[in-house]
Amino acid sequence: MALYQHQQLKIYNSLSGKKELFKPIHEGYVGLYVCGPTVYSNVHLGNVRTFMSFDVVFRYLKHLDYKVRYVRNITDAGHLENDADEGEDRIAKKARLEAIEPMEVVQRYTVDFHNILNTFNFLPPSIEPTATGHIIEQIEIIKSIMDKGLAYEVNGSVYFDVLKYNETKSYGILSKRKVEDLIHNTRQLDGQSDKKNPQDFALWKKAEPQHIMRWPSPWSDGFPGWHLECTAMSTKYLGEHFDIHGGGMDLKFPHHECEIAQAEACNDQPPVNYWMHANMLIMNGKKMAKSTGNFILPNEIFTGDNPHISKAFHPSVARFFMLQAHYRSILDFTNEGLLAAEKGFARLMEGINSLNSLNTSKTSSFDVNDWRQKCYEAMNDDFNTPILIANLFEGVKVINQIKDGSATISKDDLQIFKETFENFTFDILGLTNVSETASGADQLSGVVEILINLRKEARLNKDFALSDKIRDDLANIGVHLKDGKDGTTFTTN
RNA sequence: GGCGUCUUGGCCGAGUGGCUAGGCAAAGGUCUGCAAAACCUUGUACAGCGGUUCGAAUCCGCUAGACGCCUCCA
Repeated sequence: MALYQHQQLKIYNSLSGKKELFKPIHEGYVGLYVCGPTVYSNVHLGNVRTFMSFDVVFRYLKHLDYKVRYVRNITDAGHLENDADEGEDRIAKKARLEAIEPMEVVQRYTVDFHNILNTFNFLPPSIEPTATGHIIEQIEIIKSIMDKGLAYEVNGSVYFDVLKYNETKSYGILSKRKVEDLIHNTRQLDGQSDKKNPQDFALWKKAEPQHIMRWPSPWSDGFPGWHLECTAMSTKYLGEHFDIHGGGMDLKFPHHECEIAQAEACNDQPPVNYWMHANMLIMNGKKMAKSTGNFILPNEIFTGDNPHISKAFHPSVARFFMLQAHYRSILDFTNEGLLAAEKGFARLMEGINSLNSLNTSKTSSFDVNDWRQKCYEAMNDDFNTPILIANLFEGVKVINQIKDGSATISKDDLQIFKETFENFTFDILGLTNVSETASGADQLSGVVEILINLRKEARLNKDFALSDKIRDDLANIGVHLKDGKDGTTFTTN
């Protein structure tokens, strides 16, 4: 029997504003779409947090034995510089500034994006389609929306008619906005526009002569509007109606709202059952922004080369730090937070590493199955990773108690204990065991064992000057000895 | 200006109408040759002011503040 049949997963649905029991459209299969990055600069750390949240969603669904198709696009074309008529493609603009080909920019930052995500131990999505690879599909969707009378062409550009759409459907169901309010609150932009109404959004934009990225279409040589690609790619790979659509909170409006409108206009049904939105990452209490200097590149976390942090941090520490907060909460990225997470993470790893050397007893003094179910319940409750981590620490406490002799575990229970730790820590949270993966670990431990034995002899001879020198000199190079009941172990940092 | 989310102990960060989150830091104890580690113990926390309730930090209202969206944005 598949695991999902035993676990009741609840997901907070932005559409209803409630936690709902998750039921996939086709039993055993899940279609998951997440809006990917625009590859015109280095991936933003906040972006990383969003994708990390969905990486964990992906991992947990897989762990529950669902067959998951996870689609995360690469936006390599089509996002307008602004909504006014000079509508210039961001990627084209960047290319002109750097005097290189647009696809060169795309390539460079796509590679950067993948490198960063790999470093953070992300699972690759099942499909990672590009916007430029789906121009034909996007044109087909525009045609279909025009056939329904919900889009109009002006001067080679095509716009979605929000007011017309709103006559029979409701625009704003996701972001809880009313079209009337939108009309009242729209700012009047200068030089506006071919649009009938300011709320209308572009499905196709005619390219200006200097615009490099362009494709032929029935209306003009141009490029697709910035909401369309996700509709095209999600429909193509997951169908007209699929299970989960995710993205950052800031995409809720207008991007996801427009996606819903386009898809409904085109296919006459709501495209998505569960909408999930990950909350923002701020830094030192403020929005991260390059312009104010309140900013850090993901890579700088690993190198420590940024004024906002005091040292370099391992990717898993940063990952652990982020997963200690729930994905729907705003998270404040601070040096102090990272420092605290680093210590906590080390404690967790030390606990897990000592699982292998635990002595077993006839009986167990704690209920390992109950503990395991608590771990599942945390994840079942809208992917509550902070609660899961709290449970893992409860497990670490038990490990240490067993080491101390104040708790016991049976052989069978130890097996479950180990397996559960492995599952949740590495498979689901996607953390990596830092000390285990250190290169030359075997050789190092051999050398340290020798020193531990020398120190033991010195201590037996009451030569504490020597024993302390061994301990302190090792500590100076980052090897910390720990005297326990059953001898001395060590950790490295 | 409009819409929305949020405000928890020294710090980070969960959660709930009445019962211990967890991590980091701090204090005492056990252990140790001394430490470190580990274990045990220790925190009158829920922005302010009203209201609902037998009971609210948890529900409602107001005030203040933060953050987000309304314009490319994860």
